[in-house]
Amino acid sequence: MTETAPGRRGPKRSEQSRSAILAAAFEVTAEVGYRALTVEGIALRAGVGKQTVYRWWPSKADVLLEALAVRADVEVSVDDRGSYRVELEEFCRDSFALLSVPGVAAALRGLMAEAQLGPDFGTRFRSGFLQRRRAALAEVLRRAHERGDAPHVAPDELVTDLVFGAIWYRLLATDRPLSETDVSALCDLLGAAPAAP
Amino acid sequence: MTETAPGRRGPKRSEQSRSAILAAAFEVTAEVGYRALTVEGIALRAGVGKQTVYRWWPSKADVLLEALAVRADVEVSVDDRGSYRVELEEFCRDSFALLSVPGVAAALRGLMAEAQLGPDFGTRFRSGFLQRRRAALAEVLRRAHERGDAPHVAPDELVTDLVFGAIWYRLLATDRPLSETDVSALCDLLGAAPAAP
Amino acid sequence: MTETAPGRRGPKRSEQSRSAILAAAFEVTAEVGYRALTVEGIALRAGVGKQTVYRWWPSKADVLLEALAVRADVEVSVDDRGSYRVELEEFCRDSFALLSVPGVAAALRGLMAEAQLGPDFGTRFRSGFLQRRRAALAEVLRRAHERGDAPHVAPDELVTDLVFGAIWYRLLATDRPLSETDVSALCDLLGAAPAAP
Amino acid sequence: MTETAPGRRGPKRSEQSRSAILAAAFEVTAEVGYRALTVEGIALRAGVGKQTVYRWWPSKADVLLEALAVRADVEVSVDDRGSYRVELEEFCRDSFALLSVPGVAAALRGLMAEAQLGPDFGTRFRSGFLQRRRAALAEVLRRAHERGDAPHVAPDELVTDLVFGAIWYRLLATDRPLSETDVSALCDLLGAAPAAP
DNA sequence: CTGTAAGCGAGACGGTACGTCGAGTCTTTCC
DNA sequence: GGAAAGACTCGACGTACCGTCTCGCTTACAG
Repeated sequence: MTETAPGRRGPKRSEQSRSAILAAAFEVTAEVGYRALTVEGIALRAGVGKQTVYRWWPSKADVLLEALAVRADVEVSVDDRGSYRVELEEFCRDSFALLSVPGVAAALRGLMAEAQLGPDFGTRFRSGFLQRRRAALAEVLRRAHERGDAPHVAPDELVTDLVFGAIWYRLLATDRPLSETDVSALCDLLGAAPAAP
Repeated sequence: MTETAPGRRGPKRSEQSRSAILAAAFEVTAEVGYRALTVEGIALRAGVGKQTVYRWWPSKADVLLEALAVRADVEVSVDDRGSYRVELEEFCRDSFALLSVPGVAAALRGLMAEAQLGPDFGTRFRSGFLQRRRAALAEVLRRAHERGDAPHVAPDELVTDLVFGAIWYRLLATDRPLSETDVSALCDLLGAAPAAP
Repeated sequence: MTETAPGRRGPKRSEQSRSAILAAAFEVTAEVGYRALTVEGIALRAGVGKQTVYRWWPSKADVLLEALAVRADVEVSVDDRGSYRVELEEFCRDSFALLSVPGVAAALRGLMAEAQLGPDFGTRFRSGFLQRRRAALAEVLRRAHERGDAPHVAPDELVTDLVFGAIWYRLLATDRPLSETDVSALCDLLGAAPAAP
Repeated sequence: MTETAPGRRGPKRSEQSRSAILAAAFEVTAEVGYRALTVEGIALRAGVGKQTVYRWWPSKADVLLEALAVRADVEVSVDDRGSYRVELEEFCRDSFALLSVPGVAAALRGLMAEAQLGPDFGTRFRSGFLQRRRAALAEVLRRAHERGDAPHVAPDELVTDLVFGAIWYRLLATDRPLSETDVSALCDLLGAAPAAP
């Protein structure tokens, strides 16, 4: 998170502490859930002073957010695949795969909860995580428009909301994760012709 | 929530306390947010002992959930309007209107957050709130199938996920509420022909 | 310390907690010294929540001050013995005996230190402890004047300062406690004729 | 305090840092009291690294002790004045004057408090400060014995305890400083005939 | 019409975690 | 190698709520 200024005196930030903290945060969340995640617990598990956590992150949620970025490659592929349908499906499957990584779903549910409770973290979560993923999907849509194979079933904004809405709603409000079948049906609906006729 | 058993000794449950507690919970949430809602705060504002809250509700979230049902008519109209398109749009607009009631959005965001944190409340929230609303939309879809005017753009289950997903995602992850235009575009997408040709 | 208001609803202050806290405070001080006395340590040793300590006492020093009053009978005898010399010597010996009770010297040194550091506690210590003891000696002097056997070697104020000064200075600034011989010499100096000619 | 070993490599101890640290320690104590005196605060105010303080002094109390010696001339005059009475009174008045220097009383109260809390500093304070002052008074008494004008009201040891006891007790336990009148009465009591017959 | 079993207000209790402060040590860079 | 800057571990601080409990009062049904 916060960076140590480059040309200054004094010791550098300990990379060992940093990664131990991130690992601890992620592991605790995966093992006992976000509710049981405490700054004291993170520090204890990481073998670190509590102050070292507070020095670099404003809250346990920010630690976990960064831990997530380290653990799972949060940036979804947006390589050009030549077709909207293929790219859309790939995007959804990547998101699906991300949620299958052990601990990631628990972490995301905790972070979304925290974002509702703390307005400050909410802003950081939106701009630092949600927005990045929207941008990825927006890139796919932009390319489709260039190519002329966008189906125009709905405004891009709404398509984005529908994709993420489905993913998040399933995660937050149900016990069933989004399945492969669901992904296909969703892609069908969003107007793309099936990839291979 | 819990009912007083009939035919027993002692005074009945105080209706005055009950409604004061519900009102207090809703007001505090509306004014300072769910994070600042505490059982002690509810009791204080309601002029009630803390135990009286715990006697009837297992947690502050359950109080708020009930308060919500009292404040806003949570049950959405599913009257037969003769057309899938009309009923779907009405359902979406009703949901939209509900979220516009001051305090309701804050309460729902808090409850969804709590549902992520506490597995027990999560179950109650899903079955006592989310499921009811899914059932309402399922009824609309059922009637459409009977009538034969369901568009079959996607499995009913997925349609439901998409509708609620869009509503919740907008609520939880963005600052923009779902607009009238969005509702129309959503209904268009979900395959219904425009109401009046 | 603080008293529970007499005619009020709700549970009474737990006498068990109170005495466990006082005992714990005194014991910890006696065993490891005032510096190592912490509110957390008191609470832990007393098997009590930290808040319960803070509810009734403003600081660890106030706990210890009260513990002292419980442990050692802090009020010195000022019974009429018929002679200034006898009463003065008795007063000094009582003070001397008090300091010999295990733990009392350590506690008093800690409290005097705290009184220097915290102005608020300083005031409480002076009025709640030091002043009481000055009053006892003042009573002895008053009686001597009535009787006419006060030696008038110095103003009463100064005599009091000298007696307590000697006691405290020995306690705080040296390792040697005030001995029996010292007490006798002090009484001789302060002008009283020896008790038994 | 600690001296830089002679004939070694590297820069010498910075005299500028040393005096800045001593000045900072004394000023902070005078302004906000000993409790608020911290090593970090001293270093900050002196524009110095924290380690530079720890390199040369074992604790903030030791810094202040040295600062005191620099600020106020702690060594009390024990010049031969030809008479016990004169010298005793001079000694008391010098001590009295010392305590009137702004900040000195606060510093002494803090140091005496610290001496109670930390056994190590206690030893240094006793031998490095209290004992020096006792020695000064002992010199006065020794000369009086040589001269033959010592009043023998009490053993020298006790006389010393009484003088310092009165001074310290007034400082630590009351709000009234020792007055000129008190000094006179004390000297009268300690048996010396008035200076000029 | 009386006893007794709730409901209720108040709030003390044992806990857990919070976020902050300072202690004393260690590390890096500059001079 | 001294000194600035400051990151580090550690331990205690005093606070906020948690959920449970105990008190003394007030109902209102049951015998």
